[in-house]
Amino acid sequence: MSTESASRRQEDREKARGRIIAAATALFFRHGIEKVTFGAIAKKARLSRPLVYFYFPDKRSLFVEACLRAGKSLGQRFVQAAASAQSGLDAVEAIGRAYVAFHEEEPELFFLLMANTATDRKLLDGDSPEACLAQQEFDVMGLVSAAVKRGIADGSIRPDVGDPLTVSLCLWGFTHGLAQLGATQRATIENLHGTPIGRFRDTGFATLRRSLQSGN
Amino acid sequence: MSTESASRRQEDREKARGRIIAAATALFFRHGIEKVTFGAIAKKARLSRPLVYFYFPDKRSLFVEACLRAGKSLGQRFVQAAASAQSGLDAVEAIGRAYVAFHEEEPELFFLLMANTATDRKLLDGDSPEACLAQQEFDVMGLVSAAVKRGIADGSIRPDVGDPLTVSLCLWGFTHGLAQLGATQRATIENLHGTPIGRFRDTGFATLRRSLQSGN
DNA sequence: CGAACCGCTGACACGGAGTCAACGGCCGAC
DNA sequence: GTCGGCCGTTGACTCCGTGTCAGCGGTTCG
Repeated sequence: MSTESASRRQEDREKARGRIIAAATALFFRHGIEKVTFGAIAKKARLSRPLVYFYFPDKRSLFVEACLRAGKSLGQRFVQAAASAQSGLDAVEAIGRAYVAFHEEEPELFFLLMANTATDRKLLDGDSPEACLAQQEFDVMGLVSAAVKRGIADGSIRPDVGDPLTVSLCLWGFTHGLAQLGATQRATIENLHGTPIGRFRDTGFATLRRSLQSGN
Repeated sequence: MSTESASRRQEDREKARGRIIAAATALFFRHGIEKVTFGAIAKKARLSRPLVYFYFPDKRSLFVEACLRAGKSLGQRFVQAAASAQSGLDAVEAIGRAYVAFHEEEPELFFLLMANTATDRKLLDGDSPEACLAQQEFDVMGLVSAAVKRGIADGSIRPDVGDPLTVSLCLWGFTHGLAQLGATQRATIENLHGTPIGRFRDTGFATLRRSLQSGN
């Protein structure tokens, strides 16, 4: 049947895409994005090099696709974290902690998102994968923003923090900076400054929590 | 005289190095670091390509050298900012504001330091330029740490923030994240989220200040 | 069984990275 | 004044990764 073979081909295609993305993700993490060649990706995915070009026209699109998968995983963690928290403030911190857990449990995916955030975002035209990525981040921000609103409503977060969405963006920036510094400058922080990375992170979270919580 | 001609040669060398770094800095900022070729740098600096290789064996060392110059400029701004503040807390905020001013007044240099912080720091062997860069960052952290200590001493910063050096590292991470997000995701933040970049930054600083200040 | 289709690949052109022998101008010596 | 040596400089080369395309072989449908 034509439909059956067609669907199986579709399936094989998806499987191949998955193999390529998995191979690229591992190599990006190990060697750094710009060092990885299409030849190496093809070899690890056990495909010929031109075939990789067939699925992904350039490294950027491959990277974006990998980021989308990573973002999906992170988004699920955020939803779970926010759902299991008692108060809005706890939800915000739980999301932050989920970010750190993501870093430790899926370092390869974390690395992708970290690199993506550090990349200049030009203009988002239409519904390209790039635009989907921005949309995905927007959705994630929505989760944080909802947690902040919830905190203001239940009294765990002081009402004068500012616009919840703007605060969420700031928290994203703060947590991102904390995570990126912890990831890229870990050697410097631990050796030169003598601060264990755990203490660094805990101090960071405590500082942020203090800036949000109501009362004194 | 041999000494005179030798010193003039030294001077010419330094001038050539400066020309190369200036050209590379401008191109890095305009096109992104990995897109810039040695040929383009040579052309802009009006030197032959092999000559650029003579001064800088690879792009990394050229980048590090440029970062060192940028770090020097930023360090001077920090010293001035801290000196002109009334209290320790004000000094901390002034340093943060100086970071933003640096971003706006010397975007090319800011871009370099941003890219550097996002880069994985492996191991620092001996007194290579890389190690100097780490040392320079360490010195800058010393300034922030001193400001925090000063704030605790004069009562403007709550004493229970934690170890001043660790707090400084966190503040570095926070500010870095805020700045990086503002720089790379400006289009997304302003268009998709509808938050002006100024409000984003002001909210960020207000949040950080609240987490440090003593009393209520 | 033949034709059309499609996934796949070997092989090519192109361009940037990095290297080196050789050239030319400057300086110090005789 | 001129000769030898030094050093900054460069044209030209190799190597390697990118991106492309014609063509091969297996599968499907008439």
